[in-house]
Amino acid sequence: MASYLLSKHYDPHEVETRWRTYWLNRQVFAARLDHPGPPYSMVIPPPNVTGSLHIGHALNNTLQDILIRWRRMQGYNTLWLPGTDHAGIATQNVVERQLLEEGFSREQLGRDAFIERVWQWKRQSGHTIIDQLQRLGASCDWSRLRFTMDEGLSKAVREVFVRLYEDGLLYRGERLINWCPRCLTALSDIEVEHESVQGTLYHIRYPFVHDPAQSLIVATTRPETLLGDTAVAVHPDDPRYKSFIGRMVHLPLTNRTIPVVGDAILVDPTFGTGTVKITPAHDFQDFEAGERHGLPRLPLFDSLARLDPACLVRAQVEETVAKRIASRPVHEARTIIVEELQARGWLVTFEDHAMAVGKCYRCKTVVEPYLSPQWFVRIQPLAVPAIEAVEQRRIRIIPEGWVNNYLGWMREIKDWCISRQIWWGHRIPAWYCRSCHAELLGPGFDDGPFPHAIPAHIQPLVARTAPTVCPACQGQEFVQDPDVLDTWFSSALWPFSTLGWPEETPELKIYYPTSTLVTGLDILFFWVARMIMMGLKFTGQVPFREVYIHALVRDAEGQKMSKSKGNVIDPLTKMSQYGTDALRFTLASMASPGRDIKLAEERIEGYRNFTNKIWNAARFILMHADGPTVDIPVFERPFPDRWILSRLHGTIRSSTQALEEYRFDHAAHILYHFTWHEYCDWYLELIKPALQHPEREEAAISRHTLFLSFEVLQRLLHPFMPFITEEIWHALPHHGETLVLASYPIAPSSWQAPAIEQAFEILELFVTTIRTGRALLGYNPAQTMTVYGTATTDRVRAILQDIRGFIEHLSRSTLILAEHGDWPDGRILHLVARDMTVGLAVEGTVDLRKVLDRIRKQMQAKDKEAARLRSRLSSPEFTAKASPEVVKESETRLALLSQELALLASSETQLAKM
RNA sequence: GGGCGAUUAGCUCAGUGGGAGAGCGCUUCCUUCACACGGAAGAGGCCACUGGUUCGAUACCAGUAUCGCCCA
Repeated sequence: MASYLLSKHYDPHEVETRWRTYWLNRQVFAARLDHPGPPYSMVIPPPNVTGSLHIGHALNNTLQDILIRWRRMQGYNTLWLPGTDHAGIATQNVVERQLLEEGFSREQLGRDAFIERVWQWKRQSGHTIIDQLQRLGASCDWSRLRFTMDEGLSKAVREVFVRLYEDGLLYRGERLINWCPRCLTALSDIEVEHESVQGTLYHIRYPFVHDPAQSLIVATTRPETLLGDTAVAVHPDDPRYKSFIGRMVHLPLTNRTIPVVGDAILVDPTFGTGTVKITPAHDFQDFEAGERHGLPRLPLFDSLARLDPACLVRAQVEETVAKRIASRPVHEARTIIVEELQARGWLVTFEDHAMAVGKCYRCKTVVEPYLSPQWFVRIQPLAVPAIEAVEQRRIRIIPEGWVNNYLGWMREIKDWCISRQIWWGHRIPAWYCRSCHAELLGPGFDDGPFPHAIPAHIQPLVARTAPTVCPACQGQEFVQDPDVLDTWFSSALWPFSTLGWPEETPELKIYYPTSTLVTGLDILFFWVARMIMMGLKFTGQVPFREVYIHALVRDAEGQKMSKSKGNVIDPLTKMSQYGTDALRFTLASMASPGRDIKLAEERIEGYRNFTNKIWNAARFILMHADGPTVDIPVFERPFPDRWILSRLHGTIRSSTQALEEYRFDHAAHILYHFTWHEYCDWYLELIKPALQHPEREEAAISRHTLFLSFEVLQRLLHPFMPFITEEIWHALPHHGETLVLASYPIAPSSWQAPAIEQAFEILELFVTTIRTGRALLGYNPAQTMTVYGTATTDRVRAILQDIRGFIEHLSRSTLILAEHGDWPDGRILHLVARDMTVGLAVEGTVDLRKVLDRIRKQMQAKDKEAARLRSRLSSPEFTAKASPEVVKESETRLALLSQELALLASSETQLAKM
């Protein structure tokens, strides 16, 4: 026990390491299938295997840990399943960069060797974030750690892919997709981030074939794609242009002519010139317009978003132009095209124009709409049940504000492009027969330039394992689809694939559907929505019953944290500086729903001070640990004990209630306030006199309450601050091996004592008034002084009499309770608190102006309020229409105010005489 | 352009149809035997603006302004 008395300051490092090791070695977080309690389960949002803990992870996992520790202590059969995500593009990028430093490309290494390199990397570095989560105190069942590319999970991926295909929910086709020319892969719509930039709107003349003197002026922000135009569109009702529909125009800088079409969807007659070009191979809206009008698609770019010479030939671009732009990147080609247009007089004018560009969410490269064969999930049939599940509240989204966001997106969801032209990931379980397509997939295919795109028309064989015989031609040689699946495809299965699906495991039976999913808003569509769709489709059940969506953590100025801005708050650094518990408590206390967290370092420091306060309360208690304890019924205990137990009762109830409502912020504030401002500021002070005399029975009783209440408090605080509470708990009388498995406090109703709480309020007010008087008179706080006191009611007078000893102790005074008339004559300062009056002897030279100022200010404020109440009460409308309770309350308050005012007035007169 | 949210003390944020709150910061006093990472006492706010509903609005409704987020 002596070690607890050593340090005035809590030192988190040693404590955290010791308990983390203890918990992990004894596997106290492990789920037990035979646990008798009702199940409560969560799956972790798997962080990227390449990742390291950032403040968002810290928040996310702190909140999950609070929930699971709380439920575990409540006796639930808990499982919090951890794991990581293979993060296809991100991980491939990391390893590729390493390779480049060694001087080779992944193509040089070859696919299999490259994948082996990634696995090697994963074995070496993939545990970083897991270690960091453990440092945070995350109480996951680490024996069940999963990785999206584990064999079991990969099997689930193949199973889902095949079943979706068999159900007609997968298709492969040549479509326009978002292409990242740096990652060299397709992206799904939501992997593109839109950014507003200042662009230019060019007005370009397209002369008519039938009369080159006449022309249409087309407005576009992307003049370089003009070479791929296959039509020009006007609004069919636009009187300026509708007569031209069906005519042909000459396409500038090419030897092609293209038709004018009428399209009410594509064309907004009020925008630009009311005439737009249609480039089906380079714009999503144009692609659809092309479908509507049966237009050909003329792609211009290669996979690196450079002008492809072969395409330029196909598009019949004039040779001089083609030469200048061949193999140039898009932005260079744009300048050249504008020059050429200008030189030939086709450019009419140009103007500034705000436009949006799409960027790759991984590498921020500008993405290009790109025509290529890809796999898609036909999403509508999956979205409908996922919409219903939320509408019918089978899945609750908290805060509810996000429900509409979810529903809105789901109702307009588009088919999901799931193929990626990278190597690291789940290879698509589709094969193509070499002998059926000998000319395309012959031996030369494998050595062709990357990416090896298999033409869209070739029929795939989709199967759980590689086929052996082609059903069409009996051929036995196959090419596996070179693409891998979007990482989110496997993440979408996470809640059930991690529990063993497609096997019918006991884990799946017990822990699925999971109880709560805790995640950030940024992956609502990426992940949450897709889990709901896949969960419903493949298990017939929702994957989780509640989704708690937490905020984004920003810096103190409200800026998004980013490495380039240099405003990143590193949780690991903060944990070292202030302690893990302090960081956790900070994050929890700031987690107000639907609101971003602006995190300032001072807040963490403030909660570090809180951990220190708890630490010192423990030191104090342990200093008084020696001596017997006596357990007597609560209602027989001394006033401070009854009061703190009653307050503890309220605190248990309100903080538990807050957790049930996911109000982590409320729960944290309730516990903070109780611990610091009730337990430490008042309770510990109140019992000090009793503890000064350890031999008395009073001390033994209070010692019992002291240990009891502080032990309960550790259990209450444990989900928020697991380390310090475990440490202190072990030093207190307790039952059990670890606080992790102790029971969460339930408030016994016998602790409730409303009358005692009212008496305490009187005590607090009375003591505070004396202290205020001391400060006003400038008395030394250490000096004991004589104080007079009385109240206007018998009830309060009786209470003051009962708690007199406590008042004297807390105010360092000798209290004489007597009627005003019995107070000594002369220099007595009267201070008023509600219906009580405190009298302090004025000694020595005291500046009474300060005191008078204060009293007059008080009178002014109370006068103002009394006037307000009087005018309210004199209004017949108020007394007639307001509820009787409100009227009564106003009357009572006015009466009290009048009383106070009278006391203040007499105090003022009396003071003025001095 | 569409949708959502915010606007309350110097800062960060709770909050409620009827007496304006917390934490941090600030001021003054205090190193008394748990804690100066502390204690005590204070100062500080037309609850963004304009209307409406109501006996009564910081709160409910509408509009305006500013800021932020998501989607197009």
